[in-house]
Amino acid sequence: MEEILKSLKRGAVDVISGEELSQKLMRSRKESRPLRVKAGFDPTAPDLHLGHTVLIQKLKHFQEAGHQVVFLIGDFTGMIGDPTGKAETRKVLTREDVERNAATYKEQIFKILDPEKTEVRFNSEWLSGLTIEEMVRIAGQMTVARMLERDDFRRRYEGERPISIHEFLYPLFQGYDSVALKADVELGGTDQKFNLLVGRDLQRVYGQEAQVVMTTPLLVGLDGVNKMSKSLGNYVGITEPPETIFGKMMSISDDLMLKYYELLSDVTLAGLEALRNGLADGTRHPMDAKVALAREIVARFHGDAAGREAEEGFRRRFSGKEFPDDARRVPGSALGGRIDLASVVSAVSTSFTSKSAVRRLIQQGGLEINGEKAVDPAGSIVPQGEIRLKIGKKEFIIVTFG
RNA sequence: GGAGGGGUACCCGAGUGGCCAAAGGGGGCAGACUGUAAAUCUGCUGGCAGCGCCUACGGAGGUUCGAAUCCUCCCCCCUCCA
Repeated sequence: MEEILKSLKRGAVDVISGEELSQKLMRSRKESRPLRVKAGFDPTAPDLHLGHTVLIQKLKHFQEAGHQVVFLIGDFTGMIGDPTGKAETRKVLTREDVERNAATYKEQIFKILDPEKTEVRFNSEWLSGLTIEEMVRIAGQMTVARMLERDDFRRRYEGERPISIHEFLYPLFQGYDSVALKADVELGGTDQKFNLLVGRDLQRVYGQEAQVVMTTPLLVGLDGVNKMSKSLGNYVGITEPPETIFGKMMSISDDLMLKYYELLSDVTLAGLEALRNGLADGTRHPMDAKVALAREIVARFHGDAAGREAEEGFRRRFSGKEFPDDARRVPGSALGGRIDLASVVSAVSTSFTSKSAVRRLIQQGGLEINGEKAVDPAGSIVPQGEIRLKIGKKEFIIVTFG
């Protein structure tokens, strides 16, 4: 029992309250009635990245402990969109959009969760039918002052930045979802804490036992600074190719690696502890640990074989410093007759797209031609046979003539 | 309806007539080193026919030898008062 509780709390930021959670767990066991564990998702972004999976991983922990996971898709608000029309990301979704996104969601989350033990619900089921009277009644449970307790509301209010009225309604709706689902536990990111707590309040109003609230941290992105997000480009998408995922995982810092282990990996708490100690006393090599993590993550979304292959490919390319044989081949005819390095490389490369950038690269010693470092920014190639270009650290391209 | 604040490069954010292709930070890229695309240190980070030219500080004009900086109009964002 202690063990289960500990593993459920793993990596969590808040558990409100731990006491209530133990009680619920005990009662659940006594009555052999699984807890209903809810987590809500935005229907607009079915492109999940690792940041999202922190929460899903947590759902899995509950699922493994025998509880009922409710995957809630917030389609109601999604179909309203952003009434202010400011955020393009909150464009109005149609029923079809929602269904398509839901299908994508399922496909992605079931790489982690057990479909048999997951209840997928939509909040339009109950919110669409809500009468104005009922809505006003719900709204009456909340004061403006209470709303302003929410961090971002408070900051914006004090910073004299706008808050639209409807933004006050969304926490209420989300809370009402818990009422409708009779949730025992609700999970969410730390940014959701306030909304989750509203759920507790509303449940009490409706005569239910308040749900336990558990928040998971926002995953820091690959840059080690910002939260992981697609728009910042510091993410690992779960549908990305194995090599890409592997490479990205290998690019994180050692500190981040430990965080990722805690939040994303399936290693047990004991295993995590052993890893920490091993790294600290030098018996465990950080790079090996990182490779293992990268392989695990790739395997989760692409299977074990893909994990192994990605690792081998990575070793060949970066540890062996070999010119990969699967390098992209570009026919010389694509160069339009130009043979000066700046033009050739900028035409062929995906990351160095201007001639100035290529000249810079050459000045910095970042371009190799057939294994030789190029030194002259104004140099050119001899257009015959195969020319192997190593552009920066990551791009390998073979230009072929004849 | 009235008053005021603001829109700067990938992002945040300085800059209020020339020394500004624009401080600083973040991110990105490269080099050295290594354990990897880690850490650290260093350098670079608008484009182009490269000591010069072009484009750029919300948009359009104007003042000036010279404007991101001053003026006019416009667009957008925000706050306060009513």
